[in-house]
Amino acid sequence: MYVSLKDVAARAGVSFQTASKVLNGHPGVVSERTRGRILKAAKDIGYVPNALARGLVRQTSLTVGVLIDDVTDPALSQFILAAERTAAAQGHAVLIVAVEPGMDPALAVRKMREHRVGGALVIAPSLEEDPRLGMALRGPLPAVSVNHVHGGGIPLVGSDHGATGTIAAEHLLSLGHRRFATVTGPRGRRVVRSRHHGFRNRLHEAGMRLSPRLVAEADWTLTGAFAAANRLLETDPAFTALFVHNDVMAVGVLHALRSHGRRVPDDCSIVSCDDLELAPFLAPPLTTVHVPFQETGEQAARVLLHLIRGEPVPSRVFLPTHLVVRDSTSAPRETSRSAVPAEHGSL
Amino acid sequence: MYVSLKDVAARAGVSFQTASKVLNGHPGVVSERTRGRILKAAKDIGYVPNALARGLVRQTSLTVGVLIDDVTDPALSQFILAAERTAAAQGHAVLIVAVEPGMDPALAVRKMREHRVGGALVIAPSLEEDPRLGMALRGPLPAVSVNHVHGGGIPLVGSDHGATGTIAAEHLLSLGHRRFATVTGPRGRRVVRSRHHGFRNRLHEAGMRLSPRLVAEADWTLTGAFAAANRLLETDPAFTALFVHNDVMAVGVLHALRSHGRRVPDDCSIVSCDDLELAPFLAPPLTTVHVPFQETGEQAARVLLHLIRGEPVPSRVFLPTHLVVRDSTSAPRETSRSAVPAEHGSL
DNA sequence: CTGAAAGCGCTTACAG
DNA sequence: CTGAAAGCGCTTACAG
Repeated sequence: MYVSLKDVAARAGVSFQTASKVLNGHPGVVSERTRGRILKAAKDIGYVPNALARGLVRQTSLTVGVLIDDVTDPALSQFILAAERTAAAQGHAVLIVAVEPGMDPALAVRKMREHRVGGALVIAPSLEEDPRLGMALRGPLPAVSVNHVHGGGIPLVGSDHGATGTIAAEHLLSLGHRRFATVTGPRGRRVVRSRHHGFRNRLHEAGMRLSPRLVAEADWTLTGAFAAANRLLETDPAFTALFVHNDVMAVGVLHALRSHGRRVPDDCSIVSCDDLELAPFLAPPLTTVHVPFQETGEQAARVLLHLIRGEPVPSRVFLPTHLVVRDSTSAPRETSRSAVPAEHGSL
Repeated sequence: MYVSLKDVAARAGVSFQTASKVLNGHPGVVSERTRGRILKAAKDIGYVPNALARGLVRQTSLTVGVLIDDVTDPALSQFILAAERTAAAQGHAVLIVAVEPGMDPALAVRKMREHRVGGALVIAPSLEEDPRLGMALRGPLPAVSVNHVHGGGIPLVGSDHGATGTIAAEHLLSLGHRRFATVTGPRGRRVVRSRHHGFRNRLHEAGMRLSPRLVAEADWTLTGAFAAANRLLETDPAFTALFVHNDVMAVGVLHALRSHGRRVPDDCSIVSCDDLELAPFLAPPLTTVHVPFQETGEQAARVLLHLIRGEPVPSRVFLPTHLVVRDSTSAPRETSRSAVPAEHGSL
């Protein structure tokens, strides 16, 4: 099925070692004439170098591994896109291994090591607190992650989630809101805690309180967010502003509010995080904090490639997020006629 | 960084060939005692077999390639998920190579061949009509595709797009609609032509016409669909039923209708295709034809694995689609009080 | 400018 | 039950 270097060498009338050199582009090893002969022979018989053999002798496979959580997550898939692009641009292939819920991540790492990937890019927020991942990674395999990895030691390329929460709070505050609620991701996650702290702290600074009863935990899913929003609505529907931890959940939350006859933003404003492609097309178009997934994926891949080459890399890089104002937020109805204008003007 | 078979053999006091055999689970090659020693030695020194070396001698890398178009597409990412799962369950790693717009797909195929993947799963609807893909694939590499590949010869695992269009038409007809419009994907695509023909033909059978002026072509994107729907609305807003070629575009179309003050389904019904996770959470929850992406991906991977083993495989398998009725369709307002009830009853 | 040797880490017959 | 040989397809010094 595949022809070898020996075949092209035979056809060109040189030794296979010489053929290897010219095919690898080593300059000045042969005369232009033989060079041409070799190249032509390779092309004629359809020579495709064997990366396995090359990797074996070079002790590296020109491959990076991507260890991923959930390929279908719209945010995570953007990381993959950017990472593949970046790796490919530097001649690396990407080996993708998904870690299913409940599966030991050490198995995934082992699989990558068997294939002698040069390094691993970790895109697995759900494994943040799993000590097995960090243990499997540290030492044996150069790795960089776009989320926290338990136990440390793995360079992180991500965004400042605390700031994201602060930005959301800031926006809502500036509109004059005073009664807040939030639908968060799973409490165990760093992202969630950071976003939540950023949000809550900013409210506190402004002298506002976020009642614990108005903090509803969800699990990143549409269904979970829908249920969480319903709980909020039944607990205490007086809130006028809602911070949701990502756009997908915001879709579920929007649906819940609609079901309860609450209009957005008239009855309730919503800010979320991510800024997925569909955010501007929702009803209403969503105000959200933009998270630069593709840039992050690209940076992470670059850092990994540096690490693989043994170059020094930063232990963490944070890319900035920023607010994108659309139609899901406005001044609260009651306050917009009294307290707010002044407060607004004083900012 | 990695220890070799020789290292574990030395530690266990056997030859490395013997170690190889027991580590590969060959039964009855050694006594239980030495077997235990070898296994323990391997574990103690952290032996990780070298898949490169193994692949070199076995002439196959236990790897399948996934050639993909757009990783971030919510439909395509489901194919990846299922394919990875299926391949992994059979011990195969997945090498993913994205083909960027404008890039020669032959390069992607070549890259897979260099890495000696056992076969390729093609998930690249945008390359349907590109003759270079089929040419690069045919012959050298076992492959199966979830979309048509120009020139034939590649087993196809997909769904019946014609039937999908028919199902949509059938549903709209049964509700009593008589004025139809459609927002399609790019006309060049097979899926698009099949869905369109299925839709239009069913309408014709029912004695209805689909005016060419009410066929708006879009490009699968939110923005494109939004623009297409706007064109329709400006051309001839009298239609009461709209068939949209996928859910993502339906989000854009919904947004356009909303902008024009047309309510769904009161003023206009919408059916689309795919049944993505968010379909039930849109405003209104979307009636759509369910396409079994994950099952398709799984089947496709299975067929590929068979092909790799040299077993016989079907040249095409089609998985059925089915309608999921939600709130974006209803009887048209005018007709619901006159012609329709009778017609409805007669179906 | 070209060739021959050694070796990467394995597996698979083949001997004993 | 265990070992030694041959070879997979390359690259990288080293000679000439």
